[in-house]
Amino acid sequence: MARLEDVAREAGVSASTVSRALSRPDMVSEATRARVVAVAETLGYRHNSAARALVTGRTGLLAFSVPSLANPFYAPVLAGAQAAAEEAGCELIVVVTNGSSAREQALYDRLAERVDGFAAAAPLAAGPLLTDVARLLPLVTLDRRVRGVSSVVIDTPSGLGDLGAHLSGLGHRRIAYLGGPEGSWLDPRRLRGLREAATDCEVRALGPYPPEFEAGVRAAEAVLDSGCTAVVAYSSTLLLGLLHRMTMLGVTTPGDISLACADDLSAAGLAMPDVTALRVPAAEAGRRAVERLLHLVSSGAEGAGHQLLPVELRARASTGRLPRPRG
Amino acid sequence: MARLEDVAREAGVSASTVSRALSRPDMVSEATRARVVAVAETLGYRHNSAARALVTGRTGLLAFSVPSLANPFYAPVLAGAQAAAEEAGCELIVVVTNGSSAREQALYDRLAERVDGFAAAAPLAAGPLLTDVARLLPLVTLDRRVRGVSSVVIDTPSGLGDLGAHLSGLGHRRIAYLGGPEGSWLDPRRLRGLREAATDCEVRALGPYPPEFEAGVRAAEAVLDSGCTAVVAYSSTLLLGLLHRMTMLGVTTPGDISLACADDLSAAGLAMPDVTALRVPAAEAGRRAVERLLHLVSSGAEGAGHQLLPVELRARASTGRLPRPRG
DNA sequence: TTGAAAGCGGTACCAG
DNA sequence: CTGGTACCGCTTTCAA
Repeated sequence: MARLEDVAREAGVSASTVSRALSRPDMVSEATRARVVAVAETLGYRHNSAARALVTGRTGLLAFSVPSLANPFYAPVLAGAQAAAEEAGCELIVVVTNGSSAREQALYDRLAERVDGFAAAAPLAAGPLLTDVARLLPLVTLDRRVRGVSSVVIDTPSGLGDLGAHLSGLGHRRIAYLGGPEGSWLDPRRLRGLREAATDCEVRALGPYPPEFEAGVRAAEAVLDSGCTAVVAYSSTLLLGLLHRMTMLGVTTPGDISLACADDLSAAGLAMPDVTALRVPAAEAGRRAVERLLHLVSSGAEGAGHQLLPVELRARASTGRLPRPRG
Repeated sequence: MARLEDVAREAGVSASTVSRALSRPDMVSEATRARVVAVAETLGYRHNSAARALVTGRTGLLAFSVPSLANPFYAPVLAGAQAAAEEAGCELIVVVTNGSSAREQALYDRLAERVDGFAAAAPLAAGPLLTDVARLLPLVTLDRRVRGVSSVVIDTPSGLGDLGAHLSGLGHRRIAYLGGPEGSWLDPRRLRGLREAATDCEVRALGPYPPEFEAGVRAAEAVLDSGCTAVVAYSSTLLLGLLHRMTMLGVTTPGDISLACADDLSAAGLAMPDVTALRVPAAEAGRRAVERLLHLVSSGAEGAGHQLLPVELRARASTGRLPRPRG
């Protein structure tokens, strides 16, 4: 592999000049810059990232942890994150925590020396621990807010408020909330958002449920037993499973029961089942998290910034006016 | 951050000895090893991966490309891959190609200097190009076999044979095959596997379809128009969408039509919809790919090894005897 | 604007 | 088994 010195020799300049021509073009004359670039091109020169990292102290690597890759919600999040990292010439090390805070901590520890910064989606670790981690290396949390740690949060709690108002307005008075995964920071906040907006409704909290199709299938019974006329599910896959089971049982939507999702359906690659849901800026959130992280890395800034991304209610065919009592 | 020399001074030995005590314990006396390790521990010493990479030429980083993260099939694949990488002290850079071969090539190029090896799941790039890439850096393909490139392939084509025999045995004579994504290497092979086993059946190839729920919903009409009595879908999400739509249309399974999946359903976090499918060793495949890659990296071996992982037919309630003609 | 030289933090060779 | 030393490839003062 061609090294800096090879380019230097070929171009008739010193290695320092080549380095400058490539990394800080404004520090060399236009003529030499052009020549160096041309030679580098011909020789197929590619900088050695280890050598650069050694001297600059920057690896150009960012870690991004997610609870699971089976949850389609994180697909667009990671796409946005990867796009932002690429634009900055960085790579993303994606790690899966499997919803284990022990594993999460092991990852912070293991990767701290290897990466320039860490982004953690829906981390489970205790708040103070995250604050500590943030003191050791740039840290940004996604969908979780912790004192002293920069964060990007998608405002689904207020979206649940919209959903609650929507259902209440349709005449529903008894709503089932299919909760998210155990330990979720967002879950109680979404529930509260729903409750505070649907004051004239009784909100039954069911769960916790993992974000899986099968969990939705299983939840159907509990929903029917609850006697609720509307359901809000934490995640898209959960809702899909519920919808499937309901359809199988001959329960129609919204005729017999109204269904809505607290999360985005497009993440699961679908717009078709005409389900009332929130439009959440998942890719944007991933991008913002990485951008914020890169800012922390390059500025060495301490101040924790908090971003709240708005969501939008998409009312569709799966929610309707309060049905007449069944049975 | 503590450096090697700090540990050396504190332990009263040379830096070389510390290096050996930590990386090749068998080259130092047990006494010094223990002392060095203790001191390293106290000082919180962590090796600098950039410095090590610079001198060894190894980064300890592996790249793993997948077409999409929205397809749940890749979740267990990446989990297996990550586990194998971790055991070897490596990190995984996960990159998404979005099914674009141009992007794929850009990634090979961009990451070649940064990683020790590259694993590509279901790559779209032309065979010869992959052969070329494999000459530049260790490369392993997953679910694609190319001359001169090590590979791990899950033997779904023969699984489709089992599925074909199963359906044929149940009396079906007209089977619809819902094909996979455009350009898929596996797709025509799965189709052929199905055709060759179900010789007494007419197999209608429909598609291509992306591996998405919504595509399955859309496909329902084409399936019903085809007059087939059984369907084999390329992916789990596709099948789920199809099942959903069928149920909505009042088409029962297996009463009216038999449904089966050419892929694993458990990847999508579900066992419940009692669907005939293949049990595919996805996590195992990811693990094998990385293990093979690590082997190539450390041995510098040239020989391309090809692994074929067997699948298992799981016949369940969604397939049944040929129904009486409808209508 | 450019070149020379000093490291960044490890590893590995060579003596002892 | 251990210490000294060169060096991996690049960035960055410091002088010219």
